[in-house]
Amino acid sequence: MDPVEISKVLANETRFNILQWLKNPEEHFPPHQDIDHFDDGVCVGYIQDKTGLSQSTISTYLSQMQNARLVIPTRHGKWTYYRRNEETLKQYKEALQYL
Amino acid sequence: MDPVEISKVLANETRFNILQWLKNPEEHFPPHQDIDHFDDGVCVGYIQDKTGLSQSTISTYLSQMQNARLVIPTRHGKWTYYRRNEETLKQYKEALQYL
DNA sequence: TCTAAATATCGGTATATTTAGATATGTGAA
DNA sequence: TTCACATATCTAAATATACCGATATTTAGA
Repeated sequence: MDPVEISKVLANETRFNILQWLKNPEEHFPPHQDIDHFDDGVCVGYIQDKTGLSQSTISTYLSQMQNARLVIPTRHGKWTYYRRNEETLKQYKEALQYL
Repeated sequence: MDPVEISKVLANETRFNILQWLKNPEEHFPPHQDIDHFDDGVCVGYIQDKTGLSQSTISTYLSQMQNARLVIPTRHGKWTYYRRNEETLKQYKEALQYL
């Protein structure tokens, strides 16, 4: 966990928002069609709709967040669901306490 | 205090380090010539020496950090001393707890 | 008031980031 | 196996950031 790398991800309003939305998906996204829970997070399309940015941009953002280990992807058929990686977030918050 | 703005400052290794060095100046910098304490922080020249970057770059970084209210400048004669703004840092850490 | 030291600002180049459209890849269903 | 849909990746343009050297500003002292 490199705090500077994590900070780069958080240094963008959209990515920052995505992380917050994923904290309480049921408050920010409609229910999925094929599954009735958010245990694996939210599909890319819903995140894209909420941001208003292009599909490729959101997919790129989610890849960056995955590289920084801030989110975890899970495939369900045609869809990829992204959820938060609470372990990394915990480490980051912990590290920043000493800043 | 805008957490995305703060994150942009922290998204650079040098700026991140400067903030940490300023937490314990006596451990990271030599004593100043004209004053015998670090109550107002550290002069620009010492910070520049420690980073190895150019004078203009460091001055610009410190301005950015000041704009984000992460540091507070104080003039002492020819020198400008920079110290941390603990209030902003506290607010940022607090906000991140809810991330 | 002239000079020199410390810092700030300006202008420029190289690199990185943001963002989109086009295209590729993976997957379920017909 | 082919089609349509969801997502990922590639390419590229616009903008932002990382730096530097040169110059401007501020200030103490001669």
